Amino acid sequence: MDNQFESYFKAAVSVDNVVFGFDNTGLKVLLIYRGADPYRNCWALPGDLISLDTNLLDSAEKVLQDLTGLEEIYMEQIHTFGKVDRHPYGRVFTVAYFALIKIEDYHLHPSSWAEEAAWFPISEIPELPFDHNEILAYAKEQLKSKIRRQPIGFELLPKHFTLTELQTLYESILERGFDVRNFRKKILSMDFITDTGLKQTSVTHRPAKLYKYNAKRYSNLINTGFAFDL
Amino acid sequence: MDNQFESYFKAAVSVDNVVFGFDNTGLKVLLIYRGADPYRNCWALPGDLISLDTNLLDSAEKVLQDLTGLEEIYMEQIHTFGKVDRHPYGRVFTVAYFALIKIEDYHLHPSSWAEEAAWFPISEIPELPFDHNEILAYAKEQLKSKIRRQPIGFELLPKHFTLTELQTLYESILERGFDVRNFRKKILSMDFITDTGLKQTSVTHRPAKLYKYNAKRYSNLINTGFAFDL
DNA sequence: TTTAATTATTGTATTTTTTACAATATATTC
DNA sequence: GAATATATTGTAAAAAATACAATAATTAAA
Repeated sequence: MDNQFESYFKAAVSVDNVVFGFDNTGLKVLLIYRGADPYRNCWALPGDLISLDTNLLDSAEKVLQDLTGLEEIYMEQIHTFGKVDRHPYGRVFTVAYFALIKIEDYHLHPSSWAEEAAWFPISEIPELPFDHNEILAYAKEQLKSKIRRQPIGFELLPKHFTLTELQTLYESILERGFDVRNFRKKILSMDFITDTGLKQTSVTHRPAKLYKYNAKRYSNLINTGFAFDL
Repeated sequence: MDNQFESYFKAAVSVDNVVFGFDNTGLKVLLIYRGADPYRNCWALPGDLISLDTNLLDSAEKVLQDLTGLEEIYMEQIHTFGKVDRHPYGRVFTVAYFALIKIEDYHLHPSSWAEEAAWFPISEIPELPFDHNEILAYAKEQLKSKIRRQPIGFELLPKHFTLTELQTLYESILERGFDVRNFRKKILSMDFITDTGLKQTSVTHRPAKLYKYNAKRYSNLINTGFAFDL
């Protein structure tokens, strides 16, 4: 072990997760109500300082699992924020992740460091502590560009979904409309969304067919040089 | 200041830069020959531990400026690597950046921590210390996906370049060929590459026209909803 | 000065993809 | 069975991508 290393500047490192959910009212973000300093008693992104014996991604997953109780959540690192004064207690680098979850699978477990957790519509995000508003903006952009090129939208939908739900999802995230016919043609022409044979129930109008995402078919396509692009 | 914070786990943080260059023989990466432990006397990505009083991006720029003497280099954060055992001396998170430079503008200044710096063809990268091979692979993928959607290729070319050079650049990075006629048609149909009126000199055959990238026109286009995609 | 060698430049027809646009079908509720 | 509500589908036109090869401009050599 090198002497110089021991005496070198050290900083705390945290992860902050931007957790997206989706229901028929639109895109949502999960915020927690902080029960500890700094910024006690305000809404913030779920995040925590991490310990030295845990890999980075494992730490991010742990923070999220503590909060939600869910496993196998789609997560992706988006950016590391490291301005000198971003944390009032000292130098803290934070690695931001975004996560996509099926909002209805979902029972929140507000964890030790949070008094409460709640879904906020993406258009009604309050002022957040630290640089969390900046992180969220970054995550939104990332989601927007990612969802056009990778089939990650399905992580936000129930296992069985209607094409209308899928279209609404894309429209919410991309903030644009699609022509119904052209959207369906394009989606179905990619071979990885399959008809389950099932239909919606308990709707007061013509029930829609239910589809599911077929990951195996998608990876087959990828191997043939196919590129998803919506 | 919070007591708990002071006693919290702290780690060192470094930046590692993947510096790409390009000349008529292809895509290159800048490596330094380490003059200090750990991994003294081997080729590695230029990187360094960072100090607590410098913003993250500023640190990355500083590492690169020390090495190259250049300013206003195109840099972009790509990923943070944080496996527990990635550094032999203790927990070190490293934030990786990629940088694009005009290889010929360029006189290397091997800096304090390096005995030497040299360009390596992308296909002849030796085994590197730490997780640097993984970082480089990640950077290559990032460059590949970025260059298709943003006009960053010009950062690698001289101010005045021929269309053949531009095509070779794209072909090297994307690892595929383009039809000469179709490539030129597409590039010129986007309005941001303009003829300088100049021609190549000192070539032993028909000299090619020299073009330049027009950033102003590009940003005008972007504002009209145009999306670059090659 | 002609010829050879080398690279630069350009156009057209075909195929594929994207876009624009509205009528009909299927379910429930009253 | 009529009203209401959403789901589903096709076609023509425009735009973009692709496939393909002949001619032009320069230097070097004969």
